[in-house]
Amino acid sequence: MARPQKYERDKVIGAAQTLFWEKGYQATSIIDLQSATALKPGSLYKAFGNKDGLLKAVLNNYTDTTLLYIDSLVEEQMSVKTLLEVFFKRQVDRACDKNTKGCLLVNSLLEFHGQHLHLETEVKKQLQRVQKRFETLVEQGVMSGEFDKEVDASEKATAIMTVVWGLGVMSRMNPEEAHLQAFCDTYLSSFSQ
Amino acid sequence: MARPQKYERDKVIGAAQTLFWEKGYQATSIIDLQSATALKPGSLYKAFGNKDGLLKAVLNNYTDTTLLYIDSLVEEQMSVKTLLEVFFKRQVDRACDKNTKGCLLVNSLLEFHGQHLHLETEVKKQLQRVQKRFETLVEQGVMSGEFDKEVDASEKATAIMTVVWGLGVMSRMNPEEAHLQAFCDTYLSSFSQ
DNA sequence: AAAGTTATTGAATGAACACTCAATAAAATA
DNA sequence: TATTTTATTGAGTGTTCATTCAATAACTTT
Repeated sequence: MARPQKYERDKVIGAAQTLFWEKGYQATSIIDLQSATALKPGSLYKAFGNKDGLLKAVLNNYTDTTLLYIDSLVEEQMSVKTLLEVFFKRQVDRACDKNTKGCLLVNSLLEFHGQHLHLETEVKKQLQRVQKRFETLVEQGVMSGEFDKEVDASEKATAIMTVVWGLGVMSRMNPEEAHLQAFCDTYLSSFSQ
Repeated sequence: MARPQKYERDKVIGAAQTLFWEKGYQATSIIDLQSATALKPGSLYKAFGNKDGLLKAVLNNYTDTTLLYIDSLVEEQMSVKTLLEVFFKRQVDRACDKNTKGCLLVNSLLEFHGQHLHLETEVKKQLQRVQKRFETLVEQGVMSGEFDKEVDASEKATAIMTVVWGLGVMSRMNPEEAHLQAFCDTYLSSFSQ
C-alpha cells in the first residue's frame, strides 16, 4: 500500500555504532552518519527521531550484544568463576588490541557527564543491565554452592564492573597485556572470600 | 613600561578547571569560559593561544594537585601500603560523593578517544605522571623491604591505576560506598604476593 | 491505469561555535 | 606631559552543526 523501506534498520544501527564508537557522540556529525549509512538526513530523522534517538538504538544494540556473549558462555556450562576468567581475559585482550576503541558504554557515560542528562541516564540504564546480569550469575554461584553463602552478589557485581571499567579506561593507555592479566588474576584469586 | 595584567593566571585556570570538569571540554564554550573567568575572548586567546591551550594548562594544574596530595602523604612517613589504603579510601569517598565529577583526566581521556589526538596525547602524558609516581612508590617499598623483591613495580602501578580508574567510572553510577571499599580492601589484601 | 500511501531527497534554516582584530585603555618611562 | 608599550574590549567573521520540509519517487490497491 505504500513505498517500502530501502534500508535495513539493523545495518544502519551497526554503521552508526561504528562511528559513535570510533569518534564519540559529539564528534560524530549527521553528515558523517549520512555517509556511513547512505541515508539522507530526512530518512535518519524519520527512522530515529533525532541524533539522540539513533544513539539510544545503538547503545541498546551494543548492550544486547554484550549480554548475548555472556549467555553464550553460560550455555557452555562452565563454573561462574571460570566464566569470569574467560570474560576478563577477553577484556584484557581487547584492552591491549592496538585498534581498541574501549567500551562504548564507558566512553559514552563519561562523555555525557553533567551535560546531556537524558543520554547519561540512558547509558546508566544499559550499564545496569550488564551489572545486573553479573549479579544474577554470582547469585547462581552462591545457590549452586560454588561460592560461600556470605558472598554478597550485589557487592561482587559492583566489583566486577569496577574491574571491567578500569580495564576499559586502561585500554586507552597502551598497557602491557601481562600486567593487566596479572591484575585480573590477583583479583579473581581472592574472589570468593 | 606597559599596562599590567588585571587577572591572575592561576585563578583563570582554576575557574576553567571547574567548568571543564563539570561539563567536559566540548560542551564548554568560550562564552561559558568568558563568564566564569571574567575575561573577554581576546584576553583568553592572548593568554592561552586557544581553547586547547587553556585545557592543557588546566590538565597540568590538575595533575600537579594530585601529585602534591601524594607528596603530602609521603611526608607523613606512612608505609606504602598504608598510603595506598589512604589514597584508595579518598577515591572511594569521592566516587560516592553525590556531587562528584569523577576524575578530570579519565573524563578527558575518554572524551578525546579517537578524535582530538593532540589533546588525547596530552591527557595520556598527565596520566603517565601519576602512574610513574605510584611506580616509584612501589619501588621504594621493595627497596625498604616492605614488599617482596619479586614485586614488579611497573605491573603494580598499572594495577593501581586500573583500580583508581575503575572507581572513577563507577563514581558516575551512584555506587554503594561499602561495596567499593570492600573491593579496594580485597585488592589490597593480596597486594604484595 | 489511477488513486492512495508512505519513503526518500537534499537544499534551506537558524543557531551556536571558535576565533580575530581594530579600537581603546592603562600603565611605565622619558 | 608626551610617548611607548602592552592589556583589554566586544562586535564581527566564517564555519559547522542538527534539524526541517516541500517536492518527488516507489510501491500497493482498486
